[in-house]
Amino acid sequence: MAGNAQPSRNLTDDGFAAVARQFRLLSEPIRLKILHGLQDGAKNVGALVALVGSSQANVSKHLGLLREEGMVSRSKRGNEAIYAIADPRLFTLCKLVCASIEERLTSRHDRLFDGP
Amino acid sequence: MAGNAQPSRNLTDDGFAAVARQFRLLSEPIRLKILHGLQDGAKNVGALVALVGSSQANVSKHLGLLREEGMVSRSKRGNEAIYAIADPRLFTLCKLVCASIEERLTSRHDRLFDGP
DNA sequence: AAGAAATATAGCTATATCGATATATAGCGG
DNA sequence: CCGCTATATATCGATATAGCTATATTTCTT
Repeated sequence: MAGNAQPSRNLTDDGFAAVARQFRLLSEPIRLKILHGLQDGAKNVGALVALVGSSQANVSKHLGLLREEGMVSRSKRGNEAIYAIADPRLFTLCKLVCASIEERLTSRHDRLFDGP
Repeated sequence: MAGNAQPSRNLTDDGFAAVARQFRLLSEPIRLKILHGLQDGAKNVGALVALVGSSQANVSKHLGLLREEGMVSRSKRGNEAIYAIADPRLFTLCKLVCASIEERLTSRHDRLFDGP
C-alpha cells in the first residue's frame, strides 16, 4: 500500500515549526502586498504605505515581522528606512502558488489578476 | 530609483487573499506533517494520526481544511477515508522554503533535518 | 441486528495576532 | 535649538483558530 516513494529527508519538529513560520509570514494579504511591491526594487516605508493602503504603523509592524524572519532586509539612508527582498526565491514560491490557484479558479468564475 | 523591474501582473485584492489562504494552510506544523506524510503515497486517517502524533479529531479537522482548499483529495474505501496530495507542486514549494531556511540556519547552530 | 471500528462534527477554552490609536525615537532644515 | 518628517514601538480590543472532549455517522463483522 506504500506507493511511489520519494526519498525526502525527515524533518525534525523544529524543522516543521520553522517551515511553518515562514509560510505563516506569507499568509497575510498585507504582507504579500508589501513583498509584491518590493518585487520591482527596494522601497522606503512611505512608498510601501501608499502602495498597500494601510496605516504607517501597521506597515511598519509587518515589515518588522518580515525582517525578523529574514525575508526582507533594511538599510537606512538618513531619515528613511529602505526595505528590499532578501531572498528572490520568494517569488518562485508565490508564482507557484498563483499558478496552482489560477488553475483551480479558472474552473470557477473568479479572477486572480487585474486587466482584460 | 526603480531598479530591476520584473513584469509581474497585478493581483487583485481577492487574488492576494486567495494566495494568503493557501499559505495560511501551510503555516501549521501539524498540517505540514500530514502533507509530508502523504509525500510517499496516499494514506488513511489512522495512519496519519499515528504519523503526526495528535488526536484523531484534530487530524481529521486539519484534513478537512486541507481538502476544502483543494490541497488534498479524499477517496473512501469501505470504512476508511484515504487522503492524497492533490497538487504535487506543493512539494516544490516546501523544498524551496526548506532550502531557503537551511541556508539561513546553517549559519546558526540549528538543525532542520534528522540524521547524522 | 448489535456492537465495534473508522472517521467526521460540535462545542468549548485558550492563545495568537490583526488593526487601530497613541506615543517614542531619530535625523533634517531653518 | 525647535519643529518637521520618517519610522518604530507600546497598548488594547476584537477575531480567528488550535486542540480538547464528547458525540454523531458510516461501514464492517459476527
